Amino acid sequence: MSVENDKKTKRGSGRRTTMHDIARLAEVDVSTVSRALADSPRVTDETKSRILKIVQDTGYVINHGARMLRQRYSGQVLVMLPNIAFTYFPEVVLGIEDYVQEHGFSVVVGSTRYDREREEALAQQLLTGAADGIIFMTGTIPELVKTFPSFDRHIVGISRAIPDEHIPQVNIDNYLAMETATRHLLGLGHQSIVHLAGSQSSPTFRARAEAYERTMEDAGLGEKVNVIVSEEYSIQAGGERMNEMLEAGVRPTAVICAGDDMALGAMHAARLSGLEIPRDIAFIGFDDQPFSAVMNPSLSTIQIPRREMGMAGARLLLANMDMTKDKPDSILLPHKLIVRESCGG
Amino acid sequence: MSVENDKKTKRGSGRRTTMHDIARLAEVDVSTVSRALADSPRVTDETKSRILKIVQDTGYVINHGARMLRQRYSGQVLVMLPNIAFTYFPEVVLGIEDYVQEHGFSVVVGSTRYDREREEALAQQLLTGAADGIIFMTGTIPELVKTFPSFDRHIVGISRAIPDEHIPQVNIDNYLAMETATRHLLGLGHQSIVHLAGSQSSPTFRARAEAYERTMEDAGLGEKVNVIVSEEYSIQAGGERMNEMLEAGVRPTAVICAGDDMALGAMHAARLSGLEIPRDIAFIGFDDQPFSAVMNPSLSTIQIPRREMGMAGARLLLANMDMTKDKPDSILLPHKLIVRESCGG
DNA sequence: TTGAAAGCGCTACCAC
DNA sequence: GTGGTAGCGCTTTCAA
Repeated sequence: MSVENDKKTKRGSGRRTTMHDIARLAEVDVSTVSRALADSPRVTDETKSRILKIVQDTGYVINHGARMLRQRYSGQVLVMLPNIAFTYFPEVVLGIEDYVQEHGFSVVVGSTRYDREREEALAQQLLTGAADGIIFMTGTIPELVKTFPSFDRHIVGISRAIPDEHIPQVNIDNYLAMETATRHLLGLGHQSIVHLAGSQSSPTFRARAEAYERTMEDAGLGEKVNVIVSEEYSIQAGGERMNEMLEAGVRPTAVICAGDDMALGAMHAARLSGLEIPRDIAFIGFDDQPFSAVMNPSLSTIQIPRREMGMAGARLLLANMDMTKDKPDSILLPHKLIVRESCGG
Repeated sequence: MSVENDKKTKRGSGRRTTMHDIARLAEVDVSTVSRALADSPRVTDETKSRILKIVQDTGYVINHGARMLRQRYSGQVLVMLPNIAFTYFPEVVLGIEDYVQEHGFSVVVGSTRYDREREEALAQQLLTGAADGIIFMTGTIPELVKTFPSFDRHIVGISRAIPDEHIPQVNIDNYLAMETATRHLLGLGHQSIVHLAGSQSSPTFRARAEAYERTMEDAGLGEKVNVIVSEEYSIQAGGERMNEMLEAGVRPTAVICAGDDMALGAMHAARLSGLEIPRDIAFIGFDDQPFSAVMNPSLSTIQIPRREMGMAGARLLLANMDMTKDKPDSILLPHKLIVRESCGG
């Protein structure tokens, strides 16, 4: 079934009440109705309330398409993320919603699933005027958006660094965070520490991996460095990488994971292999997911202020879209190491 | 800062390429461009390709607002859910996306957070024409949408039953599912079974609670029935209810939870109280969240086909919006009891 | 096969 | 303070 055909099927819904209808009922001109609805001072309170009453009674709501066409903005902010089912993202979205709704915008969420076509299709929303700005949590921006006039004033990045100095971004200091985590294990006496890393094409995961490597080297443990990369990021992938490692005979005393989901899977795999956590092997995760505090054993991790990141990103976007002001600066939010049972510390 | 002021700040972005520009460059009329873009047979292939080439070169994209105004549809489907951070929902959204994107629609997600105002504000999207249809996962529909002409052809429900026979819905048989879970525990010899339930204002949670009660009664264990209701649904709330129960001296041999998140929190609390799972106390959850299979001990649960529910719901909505066809029937999807370590069975 | 022209519903400018 | 009106960018009927 083609898209075209699809759209042509009758979506009958009768004629809606228009501003003209209101005008007729109120015995005024449409322009007056328009002004009244915009709460313009150039309409008497008397007329205003008369019009408002009719609006109430008829259940009239303004036509979004017409307003959009006329005013040239949509009031929508698009949030682009790799996969809405990753526990990390929804919490950020909540923060974004909180902020933009305060300011009269609504949020559209789109999952790209790392698919170029989907990315481009979603990015179109900006070009078509269906969205006024885009918040990227994908770490990349499609070439297409660069054709948009002064595109850098309509987009921001959150969580995953976009390799472009001109785009305002919100992030934590992933390097510092991983350094802290590694140092913590080092301080506990661990020497044989493996890093279960995420895809190295992601600046975020790369920064974490680099921090691990350098911190190990600085501690004189350069030869012990062992980064196991998982292209896929999931609970399952964490388990699989762990199993492969164990089968290869590698027996670290501690594992730092690229994220809590990976850690969850890896810990499960370790247990199935008869290892006891943290006695035989310690774990540290990243993100502080809701389950991390209550799993068995509970997971030490780096807490990331997801909600705040969302709010900050939204604030940045709206500020960025305001061409009367300077382009806002990027923001680095604080993280925190949460020590729990999984690393015995 | 008021919304009005907010919107008025300069969002300068220069003039965009319009269809007129394309027409001028191709030396044809706009109507021809319009036809060419719609791939109408009433344009020569020669003209068509000439126009298409210019479209490519200029990076022209059609103006969404104008098309919307003219064709009276937005191509957007709104998904309304209580909270996007509940692990249950995003997976359903993925299924919805899969289906509607095939058919030329895009998805807008809105979290209501059980706030009436937010519900109404989002529902407006339908009335203003910003969305063509709404998928409700909230279990209720705001009064406002009922003012929309033949509103029942523009909405469907997923997961949480909407108390209206006229709205097509997708769900699992919650009653049957809970009966199965309870019977399983009964079959394992448990008699002292507590149900850690969700808010009884939700038909879903009510159906589950009722099934538990009846199944217990049918087994001659009517006096053992013990439903502990948690108004809030979360990992934390599960832990709190469990603690309260334990402190009250109630010591069941098994607990059936309203969902896996509740179970996760409850199991954590049980462990902290020195109980061993499943030896001292067995658990069964509901939903089969990603973490359920790998937690320690792994959680027995009712598997719900979330992705499929999303797809089915989307299919239902598009079918429902097609006024040339009959209103589609509601759908009941199969669930499955997954037995893992937590109930020792 | 193509062009001309009439609006879709709204806002903003210009009169009065 | 209110009315008239042009036109946002597009689709679609009607003519040529």
